[in-house]
Amino acid sequence: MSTLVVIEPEMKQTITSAELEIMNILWQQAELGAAEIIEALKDKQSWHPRTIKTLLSRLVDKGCLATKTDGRRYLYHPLITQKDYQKLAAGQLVDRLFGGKMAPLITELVDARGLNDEDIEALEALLGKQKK
Amino acid sequence: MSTLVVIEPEMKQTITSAELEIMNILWQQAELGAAEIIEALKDKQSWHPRTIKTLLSRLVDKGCLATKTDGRRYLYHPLITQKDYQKLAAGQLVDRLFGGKMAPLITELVDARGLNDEDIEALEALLGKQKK
DNA sequence: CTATCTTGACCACAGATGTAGTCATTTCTT
DNA sequence: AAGAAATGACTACATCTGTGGTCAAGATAG
Repeated sequence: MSTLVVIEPEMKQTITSAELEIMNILWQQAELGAAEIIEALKDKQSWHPRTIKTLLSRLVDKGCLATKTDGRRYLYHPLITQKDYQKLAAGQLVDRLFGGKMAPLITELVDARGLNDEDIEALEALLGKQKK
Repeated sequence: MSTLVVIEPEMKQTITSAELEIMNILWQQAELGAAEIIEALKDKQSWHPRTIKTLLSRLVDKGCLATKTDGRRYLYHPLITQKDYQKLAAGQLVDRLFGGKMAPLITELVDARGLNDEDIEALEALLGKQKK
């Protein structure tokens, strides 16, 4: 007799704002080595390469990234999709700052930044689908 | 000759998630003493009263709250409006997680939580105003 | 008036986060 | 082959955050 234990790839810890920069790179293109990630961040951030290595390790520890061996280096890829994390973070914002209501969020955001054509189209599409 | 220096009441530091609970109380009703804030958080959080005192002090240090003396206690009130902080936080979310675009945020949020009647009304109002 | 309670001031401490340094191993260059 | 360069593993350390303790001074109850 044996028991099958399914280990869920779960995301307990939060992604910090520095770590998020790295996730953004890997969400755009997965399967990158550390050197490539360092290169990709060269313009955006003035981080020491070691700093980026540390952040990569922490993301792996946290279960946000996984590695695949490629010769004597690692290739990193996300274990969480960008959409899932976006949903989670947006939901937390709504709950903690807007009392769980979306309308005020959208209103404040539009107030602060306005709507461009793309936004208007997306909103109309949403409303249309909902109304159907 | 003298120079007039205007000190801007500025908000540099971030409000942490624990601190935010307190800000939410004071945004709802300002001019509360520590004891009242502790009472107001009784149900929501299981924080030790000292913990709340510490958070209050930190918020004052950070320039998010100010105090007014009332006998031998303080009355606290926000130095940042809820709307301003909502705009700031929502803007940061959009920039850091959604590449600065609002449409995906709204789309993901609706995907995760749906729209209720109030949301639909608010969105239609926004679109109407925009189109005008 | 004295013991207690309340309130703000200051201190403590572990874990998270930003930001890197050191080491050992492997690989490349000359 | 021997030194240099790259790479992952482990270590370091100041600050921030969550969580709460200690203390002194004034208010309050007997």
